[in-house]
Amino acid sequence: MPQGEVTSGRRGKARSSRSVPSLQGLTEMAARERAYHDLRYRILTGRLAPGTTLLETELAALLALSRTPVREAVIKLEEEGLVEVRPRHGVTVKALSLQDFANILDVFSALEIRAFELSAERGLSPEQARLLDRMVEDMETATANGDIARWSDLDDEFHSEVVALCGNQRLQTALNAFWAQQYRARMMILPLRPLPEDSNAEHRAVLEALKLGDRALTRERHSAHRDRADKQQLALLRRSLGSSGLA
Amino acid sequence: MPQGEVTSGRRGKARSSRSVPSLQGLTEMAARERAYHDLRYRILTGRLAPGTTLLETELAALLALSRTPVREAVIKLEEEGLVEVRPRHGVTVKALSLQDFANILDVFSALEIRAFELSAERGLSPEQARLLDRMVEDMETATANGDIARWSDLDDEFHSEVVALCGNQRLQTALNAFWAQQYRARMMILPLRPLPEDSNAEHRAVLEALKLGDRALTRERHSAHRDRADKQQLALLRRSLGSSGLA
DNA sequence: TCCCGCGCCAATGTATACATAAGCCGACCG
DNA sequence: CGGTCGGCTTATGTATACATTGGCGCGGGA
Repeated sequence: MPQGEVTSGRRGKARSSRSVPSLQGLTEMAARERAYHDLRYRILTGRLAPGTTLLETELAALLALSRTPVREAVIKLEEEGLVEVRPRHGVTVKALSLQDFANILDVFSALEIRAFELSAERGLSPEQARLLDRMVEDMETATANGDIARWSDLDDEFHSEVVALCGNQRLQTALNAFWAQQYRARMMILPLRPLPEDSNAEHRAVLEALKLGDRALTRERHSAHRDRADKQQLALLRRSLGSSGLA
Repeated sequence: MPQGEVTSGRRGKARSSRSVPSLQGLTEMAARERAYHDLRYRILTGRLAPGTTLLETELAALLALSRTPVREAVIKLEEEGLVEVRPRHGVTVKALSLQDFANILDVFSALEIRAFELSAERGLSPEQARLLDRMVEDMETATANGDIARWSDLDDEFHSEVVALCGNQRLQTALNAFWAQQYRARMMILPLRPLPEDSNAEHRAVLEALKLGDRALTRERHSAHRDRADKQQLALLRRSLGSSGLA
């Protein structure tokens, strides 16, 4: 659970709340934070492959820290479900089975749908509506250009932006934790994805419902979107690996 | 996030997964676990009132431990949203505003509804159906006897039992975390609750849908149940305290 | 050759020591 | 008299030291 960037500004903008990329200020960070972000980054990007097992000592050496902050970081990662700690055997990067991934998507979708509902209920300001409109357009452009990676980023941003409007900080926090877990698998199947024509249409429909402030309609449409998208992702994953753990 | 009791048996029975009461084996437990459970217990039961602030040193003294395991426990409690750590000011038991409570219920309900859906999809075995039937009957008996406390316990068990059938461990874990948070407020308003005639009828309806294995129907009915129950709880809370933090 | 049991080693869990830096109070200056 | 600057105190964050316990391998016996 990554807490808010620096100090106050909880509710505020916090544009790109989902944080994998780049680890900008990796240095000059508190040791525990550094360990947490660094390890999380390595896991999400696959630099620490699932199944990898390291001793606390090794992790500490790897990060040039003592065991104390590393342990604390590991506790957080364990709560997030990214690693498993087996008392005499070190910490292992969890491998996600297809079943695990399905479970994660289930939780993630349930939460995200609720977040969308709440956002609909609160209503969009004109600027928010415009911003989201632009995002949908950008996604369509990316699709037209066949730029799936860019589309995927925008998709993330779109969902994340709507979630940010829901006004429930706890919901956002929970979503972030589960988002991290699905991210790994998402990246795996990226190149396999077909052009997301369906998603684009669904996004438009959902955004329409959001603009109307119609909670029930938003739920219905976003629910449909997630169901289809989740099923598609699972199918791709199943294809891309037998059904074993994934790298 | 309390991990599974001892070792394996993840999927298994795990009857009363929700654990506040009694702290049976408080002694002879690992220090970190002890600290975690002990503090959690004190917070949930109100022995550590919201707003209470203690230094790490004081907590350590309180539990007769060194700071290390206490810190680790505190990290977990912070992730769970039960305490707040302000670097030079100690750890504070979070006070729940009405808004916080509403947020918690929102997340909790979203997750629980999904869990019920999944359970419906998987279907109930005859024994499971019978067990749940008996629980509903017991609740009705408790209502008839005006024993609200017992009813509340059974209600918890009923929900928890259905959730346990959903087959998604991550979902269960997330639910447990949020369950802890709503528990505090639940206990506060217990004496104010009217006899839960509505809930009993709704339970029957939901159970009926579960037995049919009808996912959509289950979602609809349980969703209705949660909406009404949540609104009622919020109303009671609002009545019972202005709108400030709660003890 | 296979199985059982003992003993060593090392990884973790806990305690403690130490450095850092933030808050607070007092004093001094305007 | 009020405000601000500076130093002290102390809570935290990190490192390290220490004890425990469980795993694993080796040896002996069947």
